[in-house]
Amino acid sequence: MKRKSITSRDVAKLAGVSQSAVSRCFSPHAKVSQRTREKVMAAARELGYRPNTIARSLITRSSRTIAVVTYSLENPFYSFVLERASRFFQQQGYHLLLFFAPPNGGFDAVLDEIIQSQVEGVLMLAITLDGEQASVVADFGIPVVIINRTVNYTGISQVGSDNYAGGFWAGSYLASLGHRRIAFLAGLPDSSTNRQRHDGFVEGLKSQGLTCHSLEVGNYRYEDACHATRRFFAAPSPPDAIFSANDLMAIASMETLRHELGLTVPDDVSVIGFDDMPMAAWPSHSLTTLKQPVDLMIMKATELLLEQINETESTPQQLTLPVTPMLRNSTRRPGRGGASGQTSN
Amino acid sequence: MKRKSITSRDVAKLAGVSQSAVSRCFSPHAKVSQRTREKVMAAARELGYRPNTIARSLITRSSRTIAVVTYSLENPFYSFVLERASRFFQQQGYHLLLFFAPPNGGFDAVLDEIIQSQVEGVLMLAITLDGEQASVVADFGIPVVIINRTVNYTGISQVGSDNYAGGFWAGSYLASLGHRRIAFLAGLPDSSTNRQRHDGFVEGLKSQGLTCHSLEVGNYRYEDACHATRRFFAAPSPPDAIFSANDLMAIASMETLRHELGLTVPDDVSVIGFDDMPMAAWPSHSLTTLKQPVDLMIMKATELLLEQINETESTPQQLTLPVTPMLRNSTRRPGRGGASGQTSN
DNA sequence: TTGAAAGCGCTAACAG
DNA sequence: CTGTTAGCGCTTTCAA
Repeated sequence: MKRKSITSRDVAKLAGVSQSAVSRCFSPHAKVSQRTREKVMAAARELGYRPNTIARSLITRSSRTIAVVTYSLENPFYSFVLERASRFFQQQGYHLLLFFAPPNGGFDAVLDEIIQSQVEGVLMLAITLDGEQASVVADFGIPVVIINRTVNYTGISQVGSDNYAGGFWAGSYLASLGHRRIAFLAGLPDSSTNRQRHDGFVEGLKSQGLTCHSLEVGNYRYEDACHATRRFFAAPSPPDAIFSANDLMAIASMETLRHELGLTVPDDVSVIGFDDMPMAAWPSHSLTTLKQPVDLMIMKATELLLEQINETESTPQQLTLPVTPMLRNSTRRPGRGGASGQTSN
Repeated sequence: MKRKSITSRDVAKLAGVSQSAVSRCFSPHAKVSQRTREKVMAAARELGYRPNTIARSLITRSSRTIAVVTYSLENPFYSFVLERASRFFQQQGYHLLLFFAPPNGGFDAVLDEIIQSQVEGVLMLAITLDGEQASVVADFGIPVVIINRTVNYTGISQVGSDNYAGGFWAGSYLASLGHRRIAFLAGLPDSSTNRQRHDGFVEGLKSQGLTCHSLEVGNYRYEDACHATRRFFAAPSPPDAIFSANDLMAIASMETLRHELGLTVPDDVSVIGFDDMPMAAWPSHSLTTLKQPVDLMIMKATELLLEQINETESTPQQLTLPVTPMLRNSTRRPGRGGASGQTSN
């Protein structure tokens, strides 16, 4: 099934013009006479000619390709971001190379592939990289924008939301509701998002004279969060409120609480998530959460990347966008105060 | 931010060898002496040299790239398939070019981009194309595999599941449960999956002496399915069971039924979905559905594509894989029979 | 084993 | 406006 590869030369021969005339006909800013263009187009159609993008890229030194790297699509928040950002770039005439970060290490190899593939920019979704990895790409002169993760390296643009403030709100709000045994359901322990949300949370609790009651790790994943929840409630003193580092885990937690542990949300346990993915608003879940301004994040990230690609010496930026508490029904109504009833499993 | 582009020639100069020697050092099956290899590698490291994939592709005429085309990632079923298939190809050393089908037409342009981008194969997720579109790609000699959609063209490999049988089961099973007003919540009306599931469903009902009570279109989308559900129950004689053409719509329907229309599932209305995406098993939904053998589908599709890429004259295949009913709690228990209680909105 | 030379298919000066 | 000419960075014969 090897295609015979019709080249511009073949078309030129058939049309009775030079090869460069053919090339011009397929370039946007061409200056070709009507007559030649017609002859060329006719010949091209007859032969089924398509310009070879690879050859074009080689000479123009522009691949019009952007790499998108992502950690996983299990979380619908990220498939949403991926789709939106991809459609945007596609509309701008870019191709998208998709890379998944390998589950256990080997990310350096992916970084290498990206560099070799001559992409003009890299969009990273929730990718944690260390300073060295970051500098490898940046030193190569490829613009990089990271969405929803922070790296300690100013050479790379970063778009995120105010995880600390969100965590702070969650902690203080749960305390203000009268909860006293407030737990943290952690995401990937090494991720900046997890750290920042956790730190804010702890400070928020502290502002109300509380400390973090307990912590379990859910790695931002559904199944892991179910297990973490079971662990919380197998303990002698289970929490009466949970702040989860993302929505997916928060929902996992509620599912486990309600349908496996026989507890009621929010009467027995209040739950707060983070992201506000579409599903969080579904009535079954009705999850109180911190809304990340996803549209704005995508807009800023794509804008930033395009800017760095097009403008020489545009400086990388670190953006922290505000989050918004979305009060729904996974948390108690305010004003009732007091201690919560306890139900053991 | 233009990278200065270190070429193999630069490395050669520094290492004091010929340019082709450098090339050989970066080719898998090279025959290079230990001494030259060391010199070259040292020079390469010093300069930060990376072979240019584009130039390599041009000369080897193999891009080691596969295009993945998808309609939307709103449905987690497809983000799951995308992730799994992508990881597989990535592991096999392929790059993935991601394309989204534009919402309203303009798919021909995307097809054109794909052809021009010199990919070695195309994986289409739930993409509906007509015979002409199909033949354009196939005539170009690019292997194509379509997952979860059927096109009337044998030149293209197609991997799907037995939509008709699934529909048939849903129709006859709901009837056997005693339901008499059984409706169809349709996906994209023009899609083969929707047609096949619908046809099977109608036959399944017929086998029990019933006809389709009513039909609304949800376009495989959450919001549309919510509206469709409202329309079902605004009618003078609402259904007492719904077969939804996919899980996402089935869940949308249940959300609307339970939390907006005040109805109970399965007591007032039974609901059956299609796909068995992970979320369908979450206890809140506990959706009875038809499981598509997603792992097998991915395996077969990737296998088929690789085979067609590597083996000249491997013939395209059309695979129909079996679906499995997953009985959960969105349908009544069997054996109760009888008419259902009716609740108006 | 290594280097020289010939392109892959295309764009981009440069003359005409 | 058109054709000629020179490469883009690499792989791959072919001699040495």
